[in-house]
Order: sequence, then C-alpha cells, then structure tokens
Amino acid sequence: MENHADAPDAETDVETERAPRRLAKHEVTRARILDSAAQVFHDKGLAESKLAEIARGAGLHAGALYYHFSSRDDLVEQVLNEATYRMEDIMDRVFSELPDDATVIDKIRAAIAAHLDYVHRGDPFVKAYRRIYDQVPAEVRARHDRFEKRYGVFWRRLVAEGQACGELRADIEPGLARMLLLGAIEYTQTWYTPAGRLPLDALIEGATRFILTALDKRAEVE
Amino acid sequence: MENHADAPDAETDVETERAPRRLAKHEVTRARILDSAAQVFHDKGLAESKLAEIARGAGLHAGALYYHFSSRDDLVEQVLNEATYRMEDIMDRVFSELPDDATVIDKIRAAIAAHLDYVHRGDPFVKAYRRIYDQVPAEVRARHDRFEKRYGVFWRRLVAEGQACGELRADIEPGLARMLLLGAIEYTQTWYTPAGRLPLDALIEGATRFILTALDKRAEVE
DNA sequence: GAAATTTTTGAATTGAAATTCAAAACTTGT
DNA sequence: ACAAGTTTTGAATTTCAATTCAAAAATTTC
Repeated sequence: MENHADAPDAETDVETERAPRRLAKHEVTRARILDSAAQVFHDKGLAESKLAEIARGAGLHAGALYYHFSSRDDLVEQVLNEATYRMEDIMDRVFSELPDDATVIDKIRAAIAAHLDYVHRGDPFVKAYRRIYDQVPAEVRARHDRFEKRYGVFWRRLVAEGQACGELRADIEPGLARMLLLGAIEYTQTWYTPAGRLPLDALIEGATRFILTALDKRAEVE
Repeated sequence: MENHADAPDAETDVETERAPRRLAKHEVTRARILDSAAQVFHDKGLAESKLAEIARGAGLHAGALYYHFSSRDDLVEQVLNEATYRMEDIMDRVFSELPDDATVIDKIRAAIAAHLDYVHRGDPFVKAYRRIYDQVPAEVRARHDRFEKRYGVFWRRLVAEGQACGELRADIEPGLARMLLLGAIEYTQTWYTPAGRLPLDALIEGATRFILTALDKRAEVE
C-alpha cells in the first residue's frame, strides 16, 4: 500500500537547506492542513466545510487531521489565530511605510486600501477569517474578541486624531464614524468579487472617496 | 387546551366582505413557528439553531414542524422571505408618506431612518435575516436572491436618480455607492444595540449625516 | 355528539459527518 | 539496515440532529 499515490508532488528538496532550520515533517503538514482549511472555509463557509474535504486538500485522509489538531473546533481556532497574526502584520507594515509627515487623511486612505486589498486579493487566511467569523461557535469567538477590539480601537484612534487636529469633521462621534466606515468596508465581503465587472482598484478608489468625503472637514454640508 | 377564548361575531361567518377572515389554526401556528425561528436564528446563528428549540419556542415538538414546513431549509427560507417582505413593506409605506415635492436627498434620509429604525426597534425577522444570510445553504440563498435583488435595486435607483438630477455627486458609480451606504447601515446590526450608550436617534442622525455627506454634490472635496 | 378531518405527539429511523483506533507505512538516528 | 519513533490509513464507532410515521389528541363538520 503506497502512501498517497496521487497526493501533491512529493518534492524531495535536496537544496532547500538555507537559513531557517528544516521544518519537522509535522510542521509542514500542519501548515498544509491550515492552508487547505482556510481555502475551504473561505469557499464554503463553516457549516459546509467537511473535514474530509480539508484533508483531501492537504493530501491526507480525515483521520490524520487528529494527529495535528484535537478537534474540528481546534482547527477552526488555529485558522482564526493565523489570520489574526497576518492582519496585524499587514497593518503594521502599511503604517511603517508611511512618510513621517503623513496627514491623518493619508493614513486613512492607506488603511482603507490595505484592508480592501488584503481582504479581496490577498491572503486566504484573512479572507477565511472574515467569511467565517460570525459563524464560529460562541466559545471560540470569545477567545478572539481581543483582537477584534484592537482593530476597532486602531480605527477609532485614527478618526479621533483627525478630529482633534481639525482635518476631520467633529460632528460625528469618533466611535460611530469608525463603525460606519468599517461597515462600508467590511460589507464588501458579502457582495464584491474581484472577478466581476468592477476591478479591485475601482472599488478601492470609490470606497476611499465615499468614506473620506463623509469624514472630511471641508465637506461639511449643512 | 382552549384555543380560542375570544370568539368574535360567530354569526357573521357568512359575509366575508369586510372583516379580515379568522385565521385557520394552521396559519396561526405557522406564524408562531416562524416567530420562534426568527428569534432563535437571531440569537444563535444558523448552525446552532436546532429544530427542537424552535419548536419549543412555539409550544410544539420538533416533529410537528414537518406538518407546516417540508424541511429545515424550507423553514429557513420562509423566514428570509418574511423578513424581506416586511422590509419592502416598510419602505413602501415611508415613501407613500413623503410629500410629492420631496427631493432625492429627502427620500434617502427617510429610507435610512426607516431601515435603521425598523432593524433596531426590534423586528426579529429583519435581525435574523442579517444574522443568518451568509450562512444559509447556497441553494436556499440562490432561490432567495430574487427578493434580495429587489431591495438592492430600490436603493440603486434612488442613487441614480439623484445623480441624474444633479443632487448627488456623479463620480461614484450608483451601484457602488448603493453597496457602500448599505454596508454602513447593515453593519450596524453587528455592533449596535439600542440598550447601549448611543440612543437610536443619535445613531440615525449620525449615519444619515455620514452617508449624505458622502453622496451630496455640494460636498465634493477633491 | 359522532364521524371526518386536521394537527400534534413521541418514539424510531436515517444520515451525515466527526471522531477513534489498531495496524500499516513512513522517517530518522545510529 | 535495523530499531525506535512518527505519521497516516481505513475501517469501525459515535454522535447528534433531521426526518418519518403510526397512533393519539384536538378540532371541525353535519
């Protein structure tokens, strides 16, 4: 009995020896399972995602998953964790690349673009996260709220800062403004697909214009 | 179990011209099941909602549901339908009450207020709808999209009309503008609770200001 | 108020998918 | 190349909730 005959190319990397220590087999497999899970979660949502399919995507049978994860919920949680790390990374990177004299409006513009770009084009984990977040068992979600909160605070600070220095209108509470703009952005996940008639760049530009006009001090109408 | 303590004019059964006909028992029960389902769906999400619990909320056992609905998915679909139906109803009413010379901006203002009010002042169907919509089996969703689309078109027309007559800025595609503003509104359901520090009126006012500024011709900034 | 009809019950069945596990297949160190 | 450890298999088991159904209860009809 051959072990996975048709499974993903058993790549015998002789010269992959580089800086980082060669990963143990179980680490590689675990990563492959997580990748597959993120993909399936994103495509199907949580309820329709079967362990058998996730395993198949990783070149394994369902039973093998239990060598790496203690349960389905555990696997779900690890995917969420991984997504969280990556999203924080992304935001950090975006901000560290901004010039020192960037205005608040510049920062918001960059953050909107980064969010939309990663969510629609980027990392499968981030996509999966947004897709399944409100479907996960309450208990798992509770353990993740910490991160959610951090992301919310990040946006709220940005808005408050803009109001304080007069770039943004001050007649909408920062907390409220933040939720409204996040709503416009997050909701794109329910309707937008980059394959459609609207290119991602156009989405980003339109959304940025919409949100910045809503917030800009100079735009106050009444 | 006494079922009808209050039996109005029993004599006038023959004339069915005026009074709304007395509902058949199965109609009443069916409505009770739908109410209970909406409640449970909203509280627990789709995956965690068991038929037994829904039945209990309606004073029945799980098996009885099958007298009224052909399957769990059927029940889910009826809840979605009812929610959409109610939403449209409200919108119709709001518009029919507007003065004839109302501007597009007036109409949008009224629609935003109606949507938020309805959704947060407690119709369980609308709440349930937003909670479970992206968790329903693809097949159910597909059959339901027809309803969903009508509501979307309604908003899109409004925006397009406003652009055509010059009240709204024309540099954001009407379809896109509609989804962004709907996002800001719909997303409130994931974070807003009327019991919190922000009164519903303030939410409505803030959201209206945010959205109308984003769209108003006079607010164009760049 | 008895027969016919509608509705509900409660237990049994089904089904789908998660989980377990002993044996088999691999990998690694010496 | 062998032994000791690691990982995967594949079939069997468990779990849990949807579904079915015959009989009972409630309701309507005549």
